[in-house]
Amino acid sequence: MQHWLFKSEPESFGIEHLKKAKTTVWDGVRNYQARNFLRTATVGDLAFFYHSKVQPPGIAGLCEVIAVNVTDPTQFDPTSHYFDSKSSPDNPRWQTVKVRYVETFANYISLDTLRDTFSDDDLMILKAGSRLSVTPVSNKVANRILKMARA
DNA sequence: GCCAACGTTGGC
DNA sequence: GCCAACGTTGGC
Repeated sequence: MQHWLFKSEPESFGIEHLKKAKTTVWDGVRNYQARNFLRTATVGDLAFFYHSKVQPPGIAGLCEVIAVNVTDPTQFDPTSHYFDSKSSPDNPRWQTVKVRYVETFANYISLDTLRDTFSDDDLMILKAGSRLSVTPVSNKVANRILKMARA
């Protein structure tokens, strides 16, 4: 089992949306490095749900991977913002995972708090200019985050 | 809304 | 395979 950090803009899809929907296909990832991380995810992995483009940005909750190697359906939908004309059903470019809602944290963990607690070696998103929407989180760091979130 | 840091595209 | 131009991300 391994931990991840998934970014999303709550204006389009936040932890509250996931809570209501219960499960979702994590669609719209169109970055190869992020996709390659998603390809290595396994069922039972836990992902921190990070809210970006809000004030303050930070980790809002937790979800669990319940299916892997899911073909992102939006790549074939011409009406979707995530449509990819160069991808074909024979040879899909974009795989992702399906997740289920686990919890909304009692303590929202802001980016400032993450910076105070961890180094940029601990957490990839703390690296200057990091834009990856899917990043791995070590078990050690994940356990500390969980403690802070539930304290 | 700005803009730095990235990633991608496509002409050559 | 280089790299300029362009697009996007996301904190501020």
